[in-house]
Amino acid sequence: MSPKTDCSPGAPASSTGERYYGAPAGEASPSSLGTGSLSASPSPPRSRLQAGGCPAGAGPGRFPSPDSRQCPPKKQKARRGRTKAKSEVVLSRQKRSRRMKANDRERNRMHNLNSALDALRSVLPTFPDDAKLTKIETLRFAHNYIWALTETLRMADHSLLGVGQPEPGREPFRQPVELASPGSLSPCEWDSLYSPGSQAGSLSPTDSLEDGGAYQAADTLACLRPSPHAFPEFV
DNA sequence: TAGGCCATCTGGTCCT
DNA sequence: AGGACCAGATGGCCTA
Repeated sequence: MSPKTDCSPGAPASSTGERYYGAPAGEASPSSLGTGSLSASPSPPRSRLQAGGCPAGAGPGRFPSPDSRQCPPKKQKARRGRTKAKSEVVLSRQKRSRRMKANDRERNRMHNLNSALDALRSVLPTFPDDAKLTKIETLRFAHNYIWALTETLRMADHSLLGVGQPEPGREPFRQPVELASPGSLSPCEWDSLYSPGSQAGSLSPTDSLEDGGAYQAADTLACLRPSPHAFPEFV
């Protein structure tokens, strides 16, 4: 909607009690959604939508509204309104139609975002029986995981080239550390990598670089395991 | 039951 | 003008 096309004169109703649930999840076009999970989320307020009959956009509008399934086009009653009133109805329908389209796009956009998040989850080292990472956990974990891998590469390069010449201010490279495997876990500093709570204050792994030395990366990789509290048991 | 997480709707803003 | 992006609001579900 254009910022200028403010519907504020009539808006208060919609902004308070009359939220419009014109395109509830379950009614979104299945083809675009691809998942049936959405239909599982009930949206009770939907009933409000029908309070005054079908939404304006559900009629014979330009777009095949999902609501049209619930709301077959009504018979055209003889319009007795003025021409102006008719144009208001048309405008209202157009507005609602645009809103529904925008809702659909927004839904798809969020689905794409979630798909990307799932893809990210799939490449992060977790255990099959792990609880699914939340969005924020996934992002933080990925951030720290990338940092840890980067540090490992850096140290590996350093060990090949520097041969015992630690950078000023850096601890000498100790030993290569394999990416944590399901058996090599120690419940050490995973929290600092993974736990959202522990990340609340500092999201930057480089903080630990500055004051902790590079070998922390090795420990970090060795600790790329879920925290005990989040993942009670590792094998 | 409170709190966390999530999906969705919605209006505003920016961009093409 | 229309689409993308964003943030706020709302309500449902789940768990401690």
